[in-house]
Amino acid sequence: MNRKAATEQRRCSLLQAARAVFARQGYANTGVDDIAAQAGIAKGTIYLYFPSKEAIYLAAVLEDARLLAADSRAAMASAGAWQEKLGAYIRTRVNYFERHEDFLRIYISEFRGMCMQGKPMAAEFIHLVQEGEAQLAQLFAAAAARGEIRAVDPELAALTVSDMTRGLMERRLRNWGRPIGPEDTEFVLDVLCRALAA
Amino acid sequence: MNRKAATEQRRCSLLQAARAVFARQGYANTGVDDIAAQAGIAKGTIYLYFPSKEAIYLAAVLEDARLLAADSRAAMASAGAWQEKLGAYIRTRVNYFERHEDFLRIYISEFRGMCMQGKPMAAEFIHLVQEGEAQLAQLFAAAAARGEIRAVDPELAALTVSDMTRGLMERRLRNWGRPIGPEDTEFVLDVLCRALAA
DNA sequence: AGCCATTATGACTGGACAGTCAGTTTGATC
DNA sequence: GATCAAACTGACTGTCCAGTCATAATGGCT
Repeated sequence: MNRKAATEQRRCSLLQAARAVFARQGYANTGVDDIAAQAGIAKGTIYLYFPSKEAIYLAAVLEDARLLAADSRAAMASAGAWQEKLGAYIRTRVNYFERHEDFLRIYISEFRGMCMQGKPMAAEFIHLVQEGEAQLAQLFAAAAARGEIRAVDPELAALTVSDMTRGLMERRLRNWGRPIGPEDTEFVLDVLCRALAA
Repeated sequence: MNRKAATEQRRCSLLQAARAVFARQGYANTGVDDIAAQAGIAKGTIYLYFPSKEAIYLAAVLEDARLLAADSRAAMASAGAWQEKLGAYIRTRVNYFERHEDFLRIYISEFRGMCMQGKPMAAEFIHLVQEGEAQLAQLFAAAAARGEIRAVDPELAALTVSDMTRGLMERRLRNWGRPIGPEDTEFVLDVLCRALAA
């Protein structure tokens, strides 16, 4: 009885389609009909899987946000020195977004902003972001305690890393001016290592 | 004959009202009626001053974006050493946004994202952003040429500064966790100075 | 006071779109 | 191949809202 599995599969490809359309057109300019068309099904069918347009959006973003958080966490855990852990964090994120451009578009250009509007929308999403920042803060606190980096406020350092990483992502979307490449990532890492060195 | 001036004044307060509403509710959730109510006039009147909702939005953002760019430019011009110029850039921007919270909300949580969607919308806006980044790049190029900072790609450094500054703004909006204060700004400056030092 | 131009009003229209539901198809099971 | 539930369909409904326009108020001028 792979009924459950088949249903789950359909749900997934529906989310994939939704991501593609939301990334291309944005939330407000996307009709549920558009998602249906992209997924090759009728509008009514969508409502068998999700109760509302907003729920689709949230599910589409959250699925990737969870995977991204898991990836980062794993990469950091399997790295050694603080520089390597930091590098793992940033490179993993850059890499994840390279492999999931639709998610990148939604995440950077709309979703974060929507979370900042009053909307409760995404308690889990906020939690995932904070979790990532907390891991970084812990990394810095530990390294500082061991004297491997100078004494900085670990939270401030974590927020700064988070900002710089997000900046890397944004550059990838606005392709105003120069194309971006691995040297962008390495520059950020270099800046951080120099600024934090004991 | 202060006819022109009076009209301009009305246009301005209309934009002010629009900013307040857009900041509170976002573009999509704001009706032209809402703007009219906030401004204390009827909907039809709005169309005497602007041809469309989108035009209001654009004008509201652009007005502030121009002032911000002018402020930054002036502050950098009147500072001396590269550290001071950099500090002037960042502090001026933080300060401007502190004094124009509605603009901050719109800018950070929606407008940038909308520019990244395909929309032509805001050629001038993009130009203003690039201009700010170009000034930073020029600052770093000059300082590097004088041997005051180490040799870095000036554009990469400028983009990084831009990202970190924007990060400072974002933190002000998402008041998840700690409140933010001047120490956030000073930390960013400290990181940059250490990372760029010759 | 009477006149006209400028400015303002808000009921109205047309289109878009989220969500519904009565009916159709599918495919598993006997 | 008959039966039935689960999956699917798309025309339809009600709501919302940007933009219009016929009408009204304002205020400067003679």
